[in-house]
Amino acid sequence: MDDIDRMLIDLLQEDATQSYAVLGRAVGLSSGAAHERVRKLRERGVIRRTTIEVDQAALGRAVTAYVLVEGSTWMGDSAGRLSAIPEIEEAHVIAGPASVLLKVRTAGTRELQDVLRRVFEVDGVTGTQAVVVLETFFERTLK
Amino acid sequence: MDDIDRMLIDLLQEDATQSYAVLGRAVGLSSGAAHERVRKLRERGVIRRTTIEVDQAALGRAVTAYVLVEGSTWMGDSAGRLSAIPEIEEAHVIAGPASVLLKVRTAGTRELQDVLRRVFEVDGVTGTQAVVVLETFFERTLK
DNA sequence: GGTGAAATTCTCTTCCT
DNA sequence: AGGAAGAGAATTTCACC
Repeated sequence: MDDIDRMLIDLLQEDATQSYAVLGRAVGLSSGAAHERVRKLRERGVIRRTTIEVDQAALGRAVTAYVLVEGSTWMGDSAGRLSAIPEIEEAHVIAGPASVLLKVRTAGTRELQDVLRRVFEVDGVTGTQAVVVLETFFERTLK
Repeated sequence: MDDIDRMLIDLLQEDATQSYAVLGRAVGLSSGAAHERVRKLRERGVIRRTTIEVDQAALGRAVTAYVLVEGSTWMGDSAGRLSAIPEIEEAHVIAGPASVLLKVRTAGTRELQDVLRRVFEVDGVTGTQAVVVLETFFERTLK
């Protein structure tokens, strides 16, 4: 992991459709060497996958909300139950007033309510607190 | 936006390195037709960009935290000030006890403290409450 | 590790249906 | 809108440094 690897990662986060020739030129390497670097970054898991960023609103998911979930027991085994709810984009165990923090995307507030109901059915959940997003300033990739 | 467009989006979210020939086969179209569909999805902004998913821990960002920011005034103009802090990955205006919710990634808790200090220097900020992530169950793309 | 070039495969335009 | 085909460009491999 040297500076060239970091530059390649930055460039690919910006635009992963660039050719290896262009990437190589940007970091001062040949096409083949840039390709080999990126291949190794993938192999080592630093680059997890190549994907597309989608406009969620355009796909009918207009509401974003964060849900603080309180549990009566250690919820370390709830990952499977939570991942079965397709509207949950992220789930984290947190240090703080609640046990788990979820990021949820739904079509509307009616559907959000339905997700909360399903979260409540997960073992150990004693309460939820939803925080609805009014406006997103930015969601970006870190440099 | 029909079912084929949705299938193409799902396939590309899984793996955006697939050739148009493979994508076309998966949805029952020719390579050229699949290409044209994806081109239009990009043009219309449904597909924002093609990017890579990076293992943040491998890049030295071991700590993830959510920060609830309370403000004394309407913080609708704070986007620029917040985006100048590179450790902030997301910033949302929320309905609820605080005004703004941030997602932050830092190397350690020391650096997190430093980010909180810089957030405090943004006009109108009267308080912050950090929620540190202990374990991430999942961060995924929605189907 | 990196280079340069060859071989293969894919992209993307054009024309036709 | 989709299909077929060809020109041009990219990926990927390999011998050599």
